[in-house]
Amino acid sequence: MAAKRSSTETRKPRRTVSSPQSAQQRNGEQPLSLQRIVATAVDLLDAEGVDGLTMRRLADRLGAGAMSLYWHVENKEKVFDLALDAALQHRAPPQAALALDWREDVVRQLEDWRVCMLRHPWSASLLPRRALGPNILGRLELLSATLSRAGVADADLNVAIWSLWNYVIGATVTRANFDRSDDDQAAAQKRVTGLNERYPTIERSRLLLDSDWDGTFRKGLDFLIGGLATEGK
Amino acid sequence: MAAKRSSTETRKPRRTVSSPQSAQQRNGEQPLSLQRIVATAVDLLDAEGVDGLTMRRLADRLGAGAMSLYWHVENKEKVFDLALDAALQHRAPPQAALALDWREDVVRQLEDWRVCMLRHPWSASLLPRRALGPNILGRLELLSATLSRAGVADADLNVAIWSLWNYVIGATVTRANFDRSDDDQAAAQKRVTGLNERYPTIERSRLLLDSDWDGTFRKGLDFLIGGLATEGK
DNA sequence: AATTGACTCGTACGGCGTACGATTTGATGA
DNA sequence: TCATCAAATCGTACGCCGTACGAGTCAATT
Repeated sequence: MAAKRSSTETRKPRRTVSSPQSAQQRNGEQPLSLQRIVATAVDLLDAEGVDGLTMRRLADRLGAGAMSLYWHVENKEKVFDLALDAALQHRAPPQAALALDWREDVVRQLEDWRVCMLRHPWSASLLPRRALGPNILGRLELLSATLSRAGVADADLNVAIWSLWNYVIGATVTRANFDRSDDDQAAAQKRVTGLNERYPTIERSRLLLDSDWDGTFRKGLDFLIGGLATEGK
Repeated sequence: MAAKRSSTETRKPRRTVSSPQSAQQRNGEQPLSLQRIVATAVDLLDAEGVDGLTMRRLADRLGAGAMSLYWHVENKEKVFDLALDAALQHRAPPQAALALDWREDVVRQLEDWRVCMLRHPWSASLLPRRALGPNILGRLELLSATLSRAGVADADLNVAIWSLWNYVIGATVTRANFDRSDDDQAAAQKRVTGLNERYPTIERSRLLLDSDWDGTFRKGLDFLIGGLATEGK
């Protein structure tokens, strides 16, 4: 009997290094592994969205039986957790060159964060229900260090970080949402114009139509950082 | 044959007023109605969370058969849409007394918004995938009008609104997430302290532990509004 | 040769959303 | 009074889901 269901601890497959072509080469398929599962899950999520990821489909893509996944992964929730954190991995070892101005650094970090999530739009809708994985924590650490090095007092650090976090998450969630089905935007604006006596200001400002998402993100972020900076006097 | 599946148009039950105790009083149950369905869905979501809402359970609570719901509602997605917007209904006709300072007004509006969503934590995880209902639009309109009246130029209005929206959504999503399972927070912090050479700043600032959510929300919001205000010079 | 432990997977179960069509009900007008 | 009809309800069934369970495979170890 295998040591299955070992409570919270995830099993690590410990394939011996000696035989490079050991098991399961009948289709030329590589053996299952957590890495391969997570990578394939990300692909599948990119292609089919949150609802498109099922254990059976994921297993199919891996050339495996559905139940085989459960040796490497506790349940479907865990797959989501791992995929989300994987999507937020830094492509390059981050900052390397810390820039001229700390503001510039912060903006760069957060823009990369945002781009990273928009590349995998499902991550925005997944994030509200997931835990913080090592990659997310890594980004928080990097941001904290940058602000701290810039002279933000420890007392103000948490407020600063959470404010920036809130802003980025909110912006990304919103953007990804509006992107997914552009009929949302159109439908909402139609509702607005249809009842323009109820929403006159929104209609006048064309809030839901003229969306320069990138520019708006950048400007709002500047406002927030400006507020943070003047706070320290 | 009934006029079912009439594309996008939702059917309105048109019970005649004449007989107050017409149909389906065998259990003393009121007849189904969109209102009753949505209200019960909100209750169910409050009690059981997003995964706890199924059409069968919802129908049970209403004393009806599962398929009866589909006369009033297109599909389960629509139930989510309606429940989300219902959760964001203003309790009282909003502002009434517009305050001394426009900043005070904005803060009040956004705090109410946040409280409203935290009262129904599922709304935070639902929001990323839903359309904007009339109540959400109403809140946006109110916010727009307040800023516009305060003298924000139309050109800057959209940036201001989206920035505030981003902030509120991000803060609420984050807060609701951390609330749901406090082991998230503990687990993440344990991972941090376990690997404190990797996350030294986070550990020092106790980012994940000393969370004065309300205070942080308020302070960060002040920063953002401060940034918005100085922008107009 | 026997044992063991890592790993794979077929079967089955309960629950889900909902298509479909039969049924009930109350109002209408002949 | 009774046939007709639209509004509304709901039982059955289908295909899909997550995953519990246990049997099967195979290399390494004894």
